[in-house]
Amino acid sequence: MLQLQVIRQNPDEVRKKLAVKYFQEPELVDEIIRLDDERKRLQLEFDNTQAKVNSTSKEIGALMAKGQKDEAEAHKSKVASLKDTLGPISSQLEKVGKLLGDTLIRLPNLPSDLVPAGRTPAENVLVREGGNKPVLYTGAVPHWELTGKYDLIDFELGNKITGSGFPVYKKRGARLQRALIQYFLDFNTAAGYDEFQPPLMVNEASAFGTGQLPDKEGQMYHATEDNFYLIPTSEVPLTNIYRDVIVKEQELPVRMTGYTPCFRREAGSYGKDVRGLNRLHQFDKVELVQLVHPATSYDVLDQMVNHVEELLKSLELPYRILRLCGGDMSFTSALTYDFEVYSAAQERWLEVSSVSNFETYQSNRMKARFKDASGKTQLLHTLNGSSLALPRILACLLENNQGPDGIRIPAVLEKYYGNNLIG
RNA sequence: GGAGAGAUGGCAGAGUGGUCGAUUGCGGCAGUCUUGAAAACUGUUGACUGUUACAGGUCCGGGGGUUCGAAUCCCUCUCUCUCCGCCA
Repeated sequence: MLQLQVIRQNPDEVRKKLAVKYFQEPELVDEIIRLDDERKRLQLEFDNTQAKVNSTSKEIGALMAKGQKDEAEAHKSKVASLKDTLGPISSQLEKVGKLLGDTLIRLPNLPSDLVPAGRTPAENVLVREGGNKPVLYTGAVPHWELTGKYDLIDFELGNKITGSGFPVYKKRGARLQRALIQYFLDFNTAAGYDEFQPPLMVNEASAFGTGQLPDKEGQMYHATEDNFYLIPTSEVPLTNIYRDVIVKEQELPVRMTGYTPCFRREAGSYGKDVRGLNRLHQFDKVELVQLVHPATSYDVLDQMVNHVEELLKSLELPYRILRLCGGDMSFTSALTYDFEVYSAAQERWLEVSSVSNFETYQSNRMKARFKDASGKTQLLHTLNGSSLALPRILACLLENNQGPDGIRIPAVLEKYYGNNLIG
């Protein structure tokens, strides 16, 4: 959530930036300031009264010790009347405080100055393109046919066991998945990220910390008996490692990577978007998370983009990098780069990674902080990105590398997969 | 799942109704000494809120209650540990 201080200091600037994201309720900014004024007024009144209660109560103790019982009794009734006024103030204070908090979390993160104007994906800005789109041989087919032809993935079997969007990876398909995961993790740890295996279910506080709750309940699977949520991305448990933590400045940057399955309900999806591996309810992803000093976060974002780009290059896939426009960005992000790879058989771009800087939006919710050189406690900046999401990478690898004799495995994967061809 | 014990500042660990936001030790930071370091000694060291600054207020796992006054008493929830049971 946004910092109250920032909103108070420059409400016009905040409204202007919210407009870049096409935020529909700019009047909330004034509402928040009004509520905060009200809160401050009540707090002051409460504090002053409470101070009197405290000092009078102390005097009672002293009077009792001296045996001045009558005066002590007089003080007692004074405290009692003060407390009568305290009750309504504190319940009002609580009400206003809660309303303020609830209103504050309805504001999305402010877009950075680098975010291009625009409302729809068509207005995202192409940063650069790399790799070569292959020319497929005449017998080429989409991945959902290749996975059957080479017995790599069984979608029907997944339907039977669970439901649509839960494929069963088989034999060489399962092995290729494992090879990709291990390659990605090795690539990340070699670049200085520490590997983690976090829980796949999180509690409410964690889901709130990274911004999945409230409002996005519908996107997560919910184990109601224990009130746990299946993670939609390992960003959630990894980032929440630092919830309510104050790190030392010299421990920065915190760099984490982890492989987990991800679970998404994807309510409302249909058509060609969900065909084959294009959109699943359970999929595998290797994630990068960083917590950094605020002064460095945009440099770090560039580093992460370069890192993911190198990974895609090594897989020899045609890719492009987009800077998302205001209207296409997520609620919590300040700046996002999307990576797409080109699926030659489907003749379309598929998103395989999203790299974002959240600035203090998540850390303010989570209270993820550091102590700076002067001993002051400050909020960290959080960033994350996929490196990479497996299904669409797999889809493109299969489609783009298919030939009459089988599917070629990229050189970097050979030592993990153990072969250079699925024939 | 059953029985018992517990939850206090970065860590360890005192504190069973009033001057306790909290003794002490370790750790951290600063200084003295030293060519430098270690040791020793001295000082300092929680978070949030609030103020120009001070003051003030809140926080001893969460929530509620008793009391003029709660870290301390009561209720409740959550979590942890020990023993038993079950189990990959």
